[in-house]
Amino acid sequence: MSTPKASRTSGAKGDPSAAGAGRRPTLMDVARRAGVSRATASLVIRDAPGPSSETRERVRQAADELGYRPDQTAQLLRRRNSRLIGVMFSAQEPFHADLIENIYAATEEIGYDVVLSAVAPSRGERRAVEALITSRCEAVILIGAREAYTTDFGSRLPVVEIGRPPNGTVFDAVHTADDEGAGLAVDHLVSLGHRDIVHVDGGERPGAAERRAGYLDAMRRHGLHDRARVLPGDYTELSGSEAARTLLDGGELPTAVVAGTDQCAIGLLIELRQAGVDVPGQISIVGYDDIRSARLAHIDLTTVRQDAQQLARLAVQAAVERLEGGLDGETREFSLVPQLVVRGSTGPVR
Amino acid sequence: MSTPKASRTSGAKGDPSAAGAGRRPTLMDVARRAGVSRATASLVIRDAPGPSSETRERVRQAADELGYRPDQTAQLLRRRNSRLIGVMFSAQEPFHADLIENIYAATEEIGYDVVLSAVAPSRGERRAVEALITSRCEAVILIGAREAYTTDFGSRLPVVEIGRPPNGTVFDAVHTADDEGAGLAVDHLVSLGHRDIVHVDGGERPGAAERRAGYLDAMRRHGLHDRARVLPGDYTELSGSEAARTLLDGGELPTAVVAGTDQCAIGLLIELRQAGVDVPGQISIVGYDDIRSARLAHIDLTTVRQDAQQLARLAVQAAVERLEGGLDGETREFSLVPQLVVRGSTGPVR
DNA sequence: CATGATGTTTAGATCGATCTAAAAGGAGTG
DNA sequence: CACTCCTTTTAGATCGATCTAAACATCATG
Repeated sequence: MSTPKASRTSGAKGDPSAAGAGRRPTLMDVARRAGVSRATASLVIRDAPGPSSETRERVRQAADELGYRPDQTAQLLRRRNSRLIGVMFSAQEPFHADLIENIYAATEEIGYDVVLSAVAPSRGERRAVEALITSRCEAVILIGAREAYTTDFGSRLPVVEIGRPPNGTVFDAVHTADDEGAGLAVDHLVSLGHRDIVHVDGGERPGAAERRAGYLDAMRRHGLHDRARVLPGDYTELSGSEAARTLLDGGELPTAVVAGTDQCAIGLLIELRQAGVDVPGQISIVGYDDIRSARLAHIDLTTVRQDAQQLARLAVQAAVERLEGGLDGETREFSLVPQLVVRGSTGPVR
Repeated sequence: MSTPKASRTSGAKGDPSAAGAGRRPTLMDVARRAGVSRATASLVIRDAPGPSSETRERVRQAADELGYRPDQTAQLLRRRNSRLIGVMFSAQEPFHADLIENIYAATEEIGYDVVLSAVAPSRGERRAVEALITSRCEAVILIGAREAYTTDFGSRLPVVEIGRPPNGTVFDAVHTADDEGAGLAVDHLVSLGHRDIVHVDGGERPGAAERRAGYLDAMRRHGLHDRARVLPGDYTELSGSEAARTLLDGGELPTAVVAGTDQCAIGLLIELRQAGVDVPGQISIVGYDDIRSARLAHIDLTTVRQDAQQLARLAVQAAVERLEGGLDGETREFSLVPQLVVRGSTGPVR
């Protein structure tokens, strides 16, 4: 039933060193304490030129003593630019987490701040994006967007999408050349002697169409067109394990699988091993993304690496350039070259 | 090398329907267009009593025509309360994602908004919390905090921790009775006939000490004190697979393992299966948390469920009550009762 | 007709910062 | 000493909303 049992523990008093009536200290308080004007205090706080080093010292000390923190809301309201970049992402996606970490790093370098807005079952993309707009973001980065966005807000502020090529939208796009990536996976497998290579795709997910096309192209290129086979999926671990069962039930196993994502590959891997299939002895598996857990020793997945750092950096850079150069430029597309990372889940065909 | 190849695509023009000089419309613009004062327009926009229905209509129409959206920053600055709740979390933790989804749902019901701030390798807890404070959150929820926080900001705004019992802090805490949870896991295994039960712990992580103590207590309770064995870990999948190798190298395997988290359990599971060990045939494994992927068919992990929805709901509720009731109350602790979920990773001892 | 009650509207202060333009202080120069 | 020049400091406007308190209009009541 999980009913909460509340128990009371040590009472807390806690009184800020400053005798102030619990009110959060403002710049005015700092200025008063340092014996200067609000304007001077402001200059010191944001390291602007003007104040003498002696004054600087006094103001800094006053700020420290009061535990002063600038009120971002007030700053935002007054400043010409908010220096905020909004990021929409999915809470459950490990690759999004990798990207977010790198976005934090990239924005920090250039003095921008990040506002996160998660997409969840109960919170659609539109909701998530609305929240970003109302919080004064100057630009928005959409990670793994699935819905189609039109100019209704794109014309007002720069939007950069990570993860899918521009599909009729008017925004900048940063993504990996997924067709090429899937091709790399197939090439690798063919070079190991594989000919029965199946692809588990991502349906409508961002980048899935390109990966599928890349797979089919590569199969054709190697004269294996008639052996190409695409199983439906949706990038998740669950869809990987389902694909595995489809394969197991289907009589003869292929000798290799190119999965739509690492998660899907992991689902495949675990399900197959559990059924007693030797990976990579009987079947080789290639993932896509190179998420953190793909690198773990017990998974040790051969995969197509998307460079999260570059993707993040370029997305941030594109957004900022657009902010500084105005919105009039043409939409741009950055397509990164994927890289094959060979680990232990692939091997020569028997 | 992953060098970006930029290619230009269709240019974008985009002009807001309103002919305004690109400036975002303000309440003043709406008021002017409707022929009323700013104050009246404000009342209409936020559905406050006062304006006649005729005026309401006129203002609403003007707002629509201009595409007016209230500026949250300005609202925040002026309003007495921001109705913002800050949430610190770790990007890479799946259970945190579950909590966040539920926090969104819980805050929405009561008209609060959420500000997220992620902890990452390059972004420590302090940084993450700083960001929340400066963005005017009225209260802060810390998910899985590891550092110790003192009164320096706790006395200024309500803080609720999810995931660990109050350890000398003065904040409210919402968590699962982890000692009891670990006990449930041991009880379950003992009832299946197991006696050699190992625990892979979480070191200093939130809740780890309690889970360890609960394990040891339960072992004692069952007269298995001398068989108790704790392997070091850190809640991650990696630490699970390392523990597995320690066990494999150590000669005779125990018949069951209680892992510190589901991720750790999954690491154990995969590593052991890969080494040809039958789970649950030769060894049973119990996880902790009941994250999404624990439920997947190919993992099918027996685990101790933490009720993410309840945790989230109580944390939000505690924060809001504190906001409304002032800060003078005693600190509270909500301890939820954990629940054992039996799935396929445990079975009778051979 | 004054008075009060009620309903609607508004001017002006305010939130906490930044920005602009001007004032104040001091040093150097003829 | 008057003048400019440079550095340092500051008053006051401003961002875009909300809030307070008062003004205004309308109508019923004694």
